[in-house]
Amino acid sequence: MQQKPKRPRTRIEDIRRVELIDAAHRIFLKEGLRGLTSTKICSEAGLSQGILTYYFKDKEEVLFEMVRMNNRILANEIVLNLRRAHSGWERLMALIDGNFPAQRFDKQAASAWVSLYAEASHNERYARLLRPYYRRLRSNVSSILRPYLEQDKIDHFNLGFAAMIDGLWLRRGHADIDLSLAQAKSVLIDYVEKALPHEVIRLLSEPN
Amino acid sequence: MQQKPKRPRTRIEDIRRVELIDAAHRIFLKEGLRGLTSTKICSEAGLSQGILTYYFKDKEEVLFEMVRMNNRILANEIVLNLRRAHSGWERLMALIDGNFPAQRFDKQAASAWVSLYAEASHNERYARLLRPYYRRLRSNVSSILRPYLEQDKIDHFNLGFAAMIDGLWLRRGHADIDLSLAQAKSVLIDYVEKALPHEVIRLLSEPN
DNA sequence: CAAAATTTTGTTAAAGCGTACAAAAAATTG
DNA sequence: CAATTTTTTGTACGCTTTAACAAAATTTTG
Repeated sequence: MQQKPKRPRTRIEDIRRVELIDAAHRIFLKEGLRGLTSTKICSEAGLSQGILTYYFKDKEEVLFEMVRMNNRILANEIVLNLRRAHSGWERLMALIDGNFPAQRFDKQAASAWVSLYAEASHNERYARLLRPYYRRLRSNVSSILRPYLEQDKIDHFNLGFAAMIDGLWLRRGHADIDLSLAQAKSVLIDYVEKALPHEVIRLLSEPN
Repeated sequence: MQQKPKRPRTRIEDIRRVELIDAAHRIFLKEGLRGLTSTKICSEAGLSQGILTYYFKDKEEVLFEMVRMNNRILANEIVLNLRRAHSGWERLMALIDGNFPAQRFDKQAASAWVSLYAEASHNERYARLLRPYYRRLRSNVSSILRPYLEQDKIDHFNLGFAAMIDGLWLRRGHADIDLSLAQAKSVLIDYVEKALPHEVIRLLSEPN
């Protein structure tokens, strides 16, 4: 297992890598995973095509870094929102907000991410990439509900909660419906309110 | 607009078309939309590769016929289930059963169909293919609930219902979770029971 | 300005679709 | 029923896209 000899990163190298990752992100949003080709990434970045494999091992490395970058941003936003929350209920709402970022819940983004999810079910490497996101979601929900519910009830709730989030994103990607952010959130909040026992909701609402 | 001159279908032609569609279906389930190539379809069918465009316009026609075939089968099953039902509630359960066919709710099928849905959000021709399915679902739900709920409440319910179905299928396609048919249905039934007002459920349960 | 880093250009190889054509089989006709 | 035509089946090839790499050119740096 020969590792690539790592020299210290130059400023230019860091700049180019970010430029390429950003370009990849724009192409990805516009054309989905299938439309993401090396040539397009490079020309979107205003660089010539061969440059990609100078700074990255291959196209997948660019894509993977892009996904990781997005996961990081999302996770940070959620952490911030969670910090601001003063009750379990507010923390749940923070999770919902985090999973439906106002600036990014549009048809393009939804289509693009669904295309990645689709690939992940046929390709373990892609699946691994998405796992941190799901793990974090589950662990966040669990830690909020643990004081009030047994673990198997939490798991059941979690399944429905995660499925609903995914399903709403999937529906958002479809052209014939026009699903607004408000609608999506309202459906999800509705679900949370009704899926959790009243007693739990009452307890969650108390500030702490 | 020159139409293709249509000769009468020979027996052989019908046989080959079905063979190719079936082969395409097997490949599709195994490898998803991305893995579905003309060459694989033909060799899976035990025929040589050029034959595909002799019996079909192109690869997409095979795929589209495959999807239509599936839609037909699904729709027929649902109609049968609906006929057997004796109350609104049973009709709702029939819809759920129809959308989670025991023989077909597996990881392979889920992954494959999600890959088609992903493509549909970037390609209008694919999107059109899926529309009948959604229309039918919505119209079925509406006709069951119309006597008891205003249209906008029905639409709201419908959105969550459809999203939950899609979401559960999407989660089924992921390797790290092992979502059983029973679990999926239980989450969905739970949702229905809680999202609809008690009064409506009571009325739905009355035989008619 | 020489060495190193960066970028561009061009090439190669693989995959995949669709078409052109060849071969075989079946049907038709004199 | 033999010759001819038509239909059916199968193969081969060309075109395009794309990723990856190599080599050459340019720019930067010490």
